[in-house]
Amino acid sequence: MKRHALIFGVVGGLLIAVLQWIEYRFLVIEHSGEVYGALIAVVFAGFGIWLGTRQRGGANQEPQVVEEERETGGGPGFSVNRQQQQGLGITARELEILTLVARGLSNREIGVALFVSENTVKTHCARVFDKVGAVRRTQAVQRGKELGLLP
Amino acid sequence: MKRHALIFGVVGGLLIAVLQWIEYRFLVIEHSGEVYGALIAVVFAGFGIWLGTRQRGGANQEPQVVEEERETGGGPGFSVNRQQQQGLGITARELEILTLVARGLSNREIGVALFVSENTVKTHCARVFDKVGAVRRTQAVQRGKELGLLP
DNA sequence: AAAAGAGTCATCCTTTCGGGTGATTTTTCC
DNA sequence: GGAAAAATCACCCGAAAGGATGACTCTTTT
Repeated sequence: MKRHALIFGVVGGLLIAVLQWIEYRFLVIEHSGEVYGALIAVVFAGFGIWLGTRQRGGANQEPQVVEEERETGGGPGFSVNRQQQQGLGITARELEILTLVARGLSNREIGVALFVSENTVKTHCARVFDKVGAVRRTQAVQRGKELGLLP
Repeated sequence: MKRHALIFGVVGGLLIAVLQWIEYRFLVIEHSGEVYGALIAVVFAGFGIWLGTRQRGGANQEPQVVEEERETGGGPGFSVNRQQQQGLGITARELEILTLVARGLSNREIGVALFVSENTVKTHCARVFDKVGAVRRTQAVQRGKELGLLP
């Protein structure tokens, strides 16, 4: 995490330099308000990056595509069996793909939903299929349920 | 690393320029600094989030919306929703095939298990897929669970 | 600096699936 | 007995899925 601080500092310094350069070139006359706004912008941009980067995704684009599916009742909450997941070496991205496979989406649809190519989806599928010991996607879904990876 | 800073700086500078151009065009009359700063903050927070998620190649959100469903192995406590089945005109044989599809068997394996040809399995599949409104077997499984036809 | 892990994307090739169509044989029910 | 429903099987064709492999980028770790 020291690396994050370092990068943050470097980026921030460069940004401030750029901003000051811009200010000296064009804005120094009569516009102290913009400098203030720019500083706010920098702070919030950093905050946004921190938000977007931490934990591999707090806010992003695809939830509406995924969440738009109908919700089957309001049963008890499901939580992934993290022991199983880590024991099998299944990454978060692979589990994400497996979840969409279980919802009946095709590889192409998953790619559209997650903004990646169909080939990437196929790669993730192949890996997670191998990890759960399946040779078909329906089998992978069944195995995922048995292993507590899917609701 | 440094390329990021460079891109960030350039893009940020361009954005600031655009914002200021917009201000020159439309906002110069009402110089309410707080609103202006807040707008910049929101825009740049979104920009930062976009940047953050770009590098990470998306994110994984664990969908917490799940269906109520526990016994995954067809354990005790599940009974087929006969109303749904009859309402959709699904025959017993078709439901049988659908059950094996949900277990992850291929058409060939199902044929072997039920002592019929693969072509017959495909015919049953096509019919039941049409009846539950699915175009893929994984989708049919999901629909079957939603409709109370599968555990 | 090097290595490892994760994610992304691509190509080639084979198998499986799914749609459409047509047909024959049971089974069920009036 | 005959109609209707269900089950069975076959063929063709296009699309989807899956396996194998290689490569590139970014991040974290060593």
